[in-house]
Amino acid sequence: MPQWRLVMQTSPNPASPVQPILAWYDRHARDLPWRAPDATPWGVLVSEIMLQQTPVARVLPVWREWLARWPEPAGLAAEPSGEAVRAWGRLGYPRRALRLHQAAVAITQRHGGAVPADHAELLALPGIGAYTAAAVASFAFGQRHAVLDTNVRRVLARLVSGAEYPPKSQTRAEVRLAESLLPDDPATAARWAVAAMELGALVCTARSPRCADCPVLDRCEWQLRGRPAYDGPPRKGQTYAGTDRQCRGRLLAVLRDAHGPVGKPALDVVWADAVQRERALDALVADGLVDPLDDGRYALPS
DNA sequence: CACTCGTGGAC
DNA sequence: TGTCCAAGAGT
Repeated sequence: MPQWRLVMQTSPNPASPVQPILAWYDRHARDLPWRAPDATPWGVLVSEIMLQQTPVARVLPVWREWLARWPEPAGLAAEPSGEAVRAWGRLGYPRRALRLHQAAVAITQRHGGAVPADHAELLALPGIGAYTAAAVASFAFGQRHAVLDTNVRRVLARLVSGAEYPPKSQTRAEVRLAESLLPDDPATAARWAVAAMELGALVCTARSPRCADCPVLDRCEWQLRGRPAYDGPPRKGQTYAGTDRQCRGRLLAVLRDAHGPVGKPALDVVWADAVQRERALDALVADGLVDPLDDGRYALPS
């Protein structure tokens, strides 16, 4: 029998980091609107999509605008997808806006306008992967799921594995570890999920972790080993200047800031390299983020 | 699996 | 100042 089963049967387990981290969360959790008692599953879903690879501070104002304008999925679904792209503003990765619009359409058509509570049905929605499906099921519906994001992966890497950073890509061992720590009671499991994420976001950060404020410092394996530096393969540093991504961003910003369709010259002026510019524009069209009109102009999609 | 896909703040 | 990185998903 695997050792973790024995651990699970002991309740409460003194060595488990769950209780100290739950207690820490009770005192230090940020007061975020998608965690409020009146937050809807739709509000939670929108927040999770927006928060993908994007800091909380930048999401907050856009999330408020979206929820005020589209308090329910049906409202967004009734709009042209270009309105979602425009309202996305400068959050980055605008394909998320497109997929969120597609998800709203699917929720309206397939689920009667209500965000599904079922994990598999969430996973089937556009733009929702393993993490987001588990997060929505857990945070919005109080279910018991292993919610494994970049914060939790880092917390577990340090606390349990004794490494400064988790592996580059998620491993099965990480999933098993996360599942082994999950409290049995669904409501407690859901609170644990958000608490572990919050600890990673506020204390067990990637750079300059605030170990003095950590509720489980005394049992942190990374700490016990003397905080050895990361020794794995070099982690890819993302370059940006001069890339297609930067070019796409410039082109789409022109369309976002315009009130209607724009002519080709308005796009040409924002990027000097014509070959790269055309490639990026074609890609935006292929992605459905830009609509080429019959008259030669360009617009956000309808 | 490795790669693409935005943006801006912190150090 | 350049580097790092922030609640990932899709291909």
